[in-house]
Amino acid sequence: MANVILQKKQEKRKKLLDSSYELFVEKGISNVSIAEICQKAGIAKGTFYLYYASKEDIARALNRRISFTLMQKAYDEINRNRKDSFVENVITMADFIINYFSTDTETLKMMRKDFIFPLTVDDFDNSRNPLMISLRKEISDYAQVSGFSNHEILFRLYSQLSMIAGICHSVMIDHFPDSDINSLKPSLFDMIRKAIRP
Amino acid sequence: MANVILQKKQEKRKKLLDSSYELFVEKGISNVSIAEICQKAGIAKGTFYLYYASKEDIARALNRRISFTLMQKAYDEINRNRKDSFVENVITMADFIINYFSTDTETLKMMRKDFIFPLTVDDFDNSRNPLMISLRKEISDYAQVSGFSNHEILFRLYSQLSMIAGICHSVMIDHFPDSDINSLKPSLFDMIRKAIRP
Amino acid sequence: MANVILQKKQEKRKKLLDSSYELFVEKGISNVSIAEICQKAGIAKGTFYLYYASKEDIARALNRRISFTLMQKAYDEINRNRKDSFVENVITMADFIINYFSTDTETLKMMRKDFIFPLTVDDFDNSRNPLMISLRKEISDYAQVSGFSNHEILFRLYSQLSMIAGICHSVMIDHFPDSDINSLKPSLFDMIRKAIRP
Amino acid sequence: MANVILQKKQEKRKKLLDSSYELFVEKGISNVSIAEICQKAGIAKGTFYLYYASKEDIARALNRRISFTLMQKAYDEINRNRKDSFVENVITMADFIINYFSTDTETLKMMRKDFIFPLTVDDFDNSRNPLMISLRKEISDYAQVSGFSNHEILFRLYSQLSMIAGICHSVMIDHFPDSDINSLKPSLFDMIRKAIRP
DNA sequence: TATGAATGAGTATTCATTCAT
DNA sequence: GATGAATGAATACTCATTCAT
Repeated sequence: MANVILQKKQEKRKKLLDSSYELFVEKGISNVSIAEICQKAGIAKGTFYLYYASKEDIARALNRRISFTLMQKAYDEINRNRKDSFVENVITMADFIINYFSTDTETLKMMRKDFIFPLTVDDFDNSRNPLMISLRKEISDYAQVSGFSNHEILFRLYSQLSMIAGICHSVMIDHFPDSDINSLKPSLFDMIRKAIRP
Repeated sequence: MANVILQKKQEKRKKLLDSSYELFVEKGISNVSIAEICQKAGIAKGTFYLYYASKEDIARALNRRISFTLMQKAYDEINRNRKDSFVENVITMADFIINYFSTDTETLKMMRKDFIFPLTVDDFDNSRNPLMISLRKEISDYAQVSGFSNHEILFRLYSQLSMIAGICHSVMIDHFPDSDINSLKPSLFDMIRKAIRP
Repeated sequence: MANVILQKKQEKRKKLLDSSYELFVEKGISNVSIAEICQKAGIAKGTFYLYYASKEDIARALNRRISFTLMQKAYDEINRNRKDSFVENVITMADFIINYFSTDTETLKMMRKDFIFPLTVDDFDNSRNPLMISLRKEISDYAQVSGFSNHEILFRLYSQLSMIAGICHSVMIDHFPDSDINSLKPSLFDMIRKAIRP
Repeated sequence: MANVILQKKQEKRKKLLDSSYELFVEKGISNVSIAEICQKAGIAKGTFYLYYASKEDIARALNRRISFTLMQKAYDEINRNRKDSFVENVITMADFIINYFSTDTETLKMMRKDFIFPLTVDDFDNSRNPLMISLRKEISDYAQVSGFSNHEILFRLYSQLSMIAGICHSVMIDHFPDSDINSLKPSLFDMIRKAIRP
């Protein structure tokens, strides 16, 4: 049955991603070879190329997966702790992301400042993925309230996420301009609020 | 005379940086070999290692030089066009940086999102470099007006620069969430103004 | 079929050993590059590393092979010329080894003084290799006659082989304390006889 | 004054030998560069070549120094503990050497099996070095008693020293055919006594 | 004598990729 | 689809040696 085969392929894909994640975090992307990834995944070297075209390819896929998963978790946090205000929900998200990176600096180091939005704009507009659907809904609702266009909200949100990723990296890896992200949160959240508030 | 030797060393360092800059931009960092850099610089391969420890090392040094030079130019632009308000001067700087990256996407691509502050905080506080002295002065003056601490101003400024670099990269390289930076400037400047204004 | 593959691997291993032997003897180990070994063996450079980890590694393997082969030949000589006395058979062996090195000083030079026993003691005790089985038998038989323990005989035998290798090197390469090994044989054999005789 | 200059040169020579000794023992000869030796010795790289022609050259000089020093110390031990019998004095020497290598396996490893006689035969016969003079005297005296020629005694002595160095290396480094040199001493001394005794 | 910046030939080693099984 | 032995191009890096000062 085709389904079984597809499932097996998905498993291999996952195994490869899991293995490369561990190795990339442990040794840095450039110090990991495809051979190592395969060995850790328990998959033959030739087989790798049936799933990914190169190390860069799998690194990109991994980056997407991490970014998506993190956004998913941050959104779950919003739902556990929902406020009336869109802006405050964004702060919840920001706080969650910062806390996550605080406890997993290795992942942050690996991703550099490339916390990415896992979809293009067109894909985002049409995605059937539950998280994306929810995000679209949140944005639309806030458009009503704020007077911003959907596109503008997405841009402002993305800008602030970019800033957060950049600052987390600077602070936690390079210790500039401070080495304690917590003491910076008030300023950071102030800037985010002002950026998104109408 | 020791001075002559030191001067020669500086020249070699510069030649290596210039050569690697051209090559990195042209072919991408990972596709450039140290041999190529040396050849272009007219320097023996072994000599490279008297100045830099590895390709990563020179890439970092290059990044610092580019970031510094760009900040220098942006500050020159402020001086050519000085406004009374600190905030508006920051906007001038932001605009300059965005315009620069618009016309030199290749450099942007090479730097990824790593527009960095070329000094640590301590070094910044004590630097005798004219640009750094000027920046400290601007920040101090604005501290008086705004009620922000010097440190807070530096952080807010750096956060916005981070955001700009991140957004320039997203927009100009990945075309997300838009591919026209100019149409995004109003929102961007709005966010920056709000972030830095008291 | 797995057997065919294993056989092919054995052949490659042999080709690499043969090539490195010729080159090491001709030019000295440190003047031979792995590239040369591969070229001579008709094998790709990367393939070398599937068989040996480094030049030192293959040099060690070669040393073992030479030591083993020489012991094998010396034992054949014993069988062609067998005496009743274990001690005299050892002399036959010693004489053969000295004569061999006389005619192949280059190999001696390459091995330095490292004529080695190609197995650990445990491996020797359990080896299914015909030569090792025969040696064990000879030693056991002599243990009966001499009152020495097996282990003591092995040690005395190995000590004398060490001495022979050391002296051959000194005499034939460094010409100390004489340059004519033949004139030294009587003393040498006298020492060996006394060392092994009960 | 010429003497002062000569003395300074001797000091540099000594510093270079000392430094290379430490480095060779610590990292293995092949992993040490001339640059390192110079740095450790506090001497400029170009200066090295005023004293030694190459790494091999200094390694050889070092080997000679170590062998000589060890023989000197072993002879001192004989004098502290002199027996009537030449043979027993040789045993004292052997014991001293073995004990020395037991406590300094690193030096043994570095020297491989190359415990060498620091002079050629002709040099030995004419040397004005106090140790060499003493050794000649001991040998001459034993020639009277034993009926061996001087040359034969030298050869037998050297053979046994070779054997000791070889066995020390095998046992202490390769743990073959045993890993405890002390338990082997009785056999070893028995062989040495028989080899040198008339 | 002594220095140490510069050299560039030389070499080990890695690794993505292929392809016969 | 899956394998993993074989490939060989590509490259970083070392290091003995020189020579102008």
